[in-house]
Amino acid sequence: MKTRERILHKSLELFNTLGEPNVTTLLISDELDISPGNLYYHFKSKIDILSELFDWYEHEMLALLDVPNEPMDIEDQWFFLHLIFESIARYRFVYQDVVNVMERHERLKHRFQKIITKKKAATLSILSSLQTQDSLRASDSEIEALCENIILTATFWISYAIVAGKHVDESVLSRGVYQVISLVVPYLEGEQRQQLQQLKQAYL
Amino acid sequence: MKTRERILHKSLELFNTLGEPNVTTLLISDELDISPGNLYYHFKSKIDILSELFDWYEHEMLALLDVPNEPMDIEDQWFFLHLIFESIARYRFVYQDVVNVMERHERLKHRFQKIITKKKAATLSILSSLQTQDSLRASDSEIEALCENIILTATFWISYAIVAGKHVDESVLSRGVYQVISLVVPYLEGEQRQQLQQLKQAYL
DNA sequence: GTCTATAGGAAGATAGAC
DNA sequence: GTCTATCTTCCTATAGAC
Repeated sequence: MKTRERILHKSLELFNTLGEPNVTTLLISDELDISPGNLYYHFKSKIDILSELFDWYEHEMLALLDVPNEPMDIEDQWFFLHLIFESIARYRFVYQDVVNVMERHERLKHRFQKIITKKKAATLSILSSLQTQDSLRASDSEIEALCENIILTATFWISYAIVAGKHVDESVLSRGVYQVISLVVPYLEGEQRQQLQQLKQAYL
Repeated sequence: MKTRERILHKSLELFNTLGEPNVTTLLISDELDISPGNLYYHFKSKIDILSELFDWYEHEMLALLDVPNEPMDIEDQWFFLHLIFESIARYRFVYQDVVNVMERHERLKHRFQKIITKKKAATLSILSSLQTQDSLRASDSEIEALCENIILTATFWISYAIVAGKHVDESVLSRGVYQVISLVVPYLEGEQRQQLQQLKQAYL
């Protein structure tokens, strides 16, 4: 792996573990056994590293959100949700210090907001398709509130787990999926509801 | 107001607006037109200021959470929820940078976790009382998941709003109450459900 | 209690040799 | 590409005069 790549990977790891604001360029270079000067040969500033890692995250997330145009069956939908959670965990430095990071970098904030908007649209599209299939019963205002709560839970689940003192692992992600499913279940009808209740257990 | 008090109030204001990690002791003293030396006469470190403001928050929140031992009627319960949101907004510096702040100060983290635990207990007690009144229909595992989602939404609603680019005002808080109510409504039965649906509108 | 001055120490970033 | 050395800036915190 080239040095430039190594810097990015190590930075991602450190940002995720310590939080971006607590990671210095010196720490990054120390961990890689390279000099600070070398780091600055590859990146002209710390923001450049942050920004490129955000590119990775953005790219991955947008690719994920672009797929669900064709109707998925219900199992696929929850698998899709799991992929979202994994992506969030992989780039959790974005979420851990959202307010701080976004407040300090207006451009990232704008891009993050666009992602949130896309997520909302994707969620709405899934819920609407369930609604027209008559498997989900909810008014428009209920769906809107549900959407918002789903995004909120997906966005902050990992922060919540960290503050609660949990180590971010597969079980924490599964529990996040479980929590989101729990939001939807009470609106589901008959067979779909049973199906999702069962699926939910797999995530507990 | 004595200087010591002024420092605390101004710090609270700055922490809330800029985020605690972005507020320097020099900024605080500048804003108050006092010297940095004077600030350090009153507080031996920045953490001392943070810690004392956390005391305020903790005191207010625990007082709020201690009340609901006698059964409240449903309107009071949502008023209680509104008070919680107001308290969170008043001390939003705690929530904006939760992970960061708590990770840097183990003791605060521990105290914060205790508050979360208390909140969960209070929520559970309210939901259980609704359950025994037969106005709420949900299994134990559903109630547990609901509890968790309520705390999560209450904890991160304001962060979510800030990242979405909203100015934290009364309407944002009301919308938070609305979102939490939305979590509970689908589990309610008959009259209670109607009543809460109506109450919900007041928060939109 | 309050000030000025300054120590002491990060952190981000650059210069210039190899 | 990589290193060492260093600059600058900013921040916490202290010393000592008033």
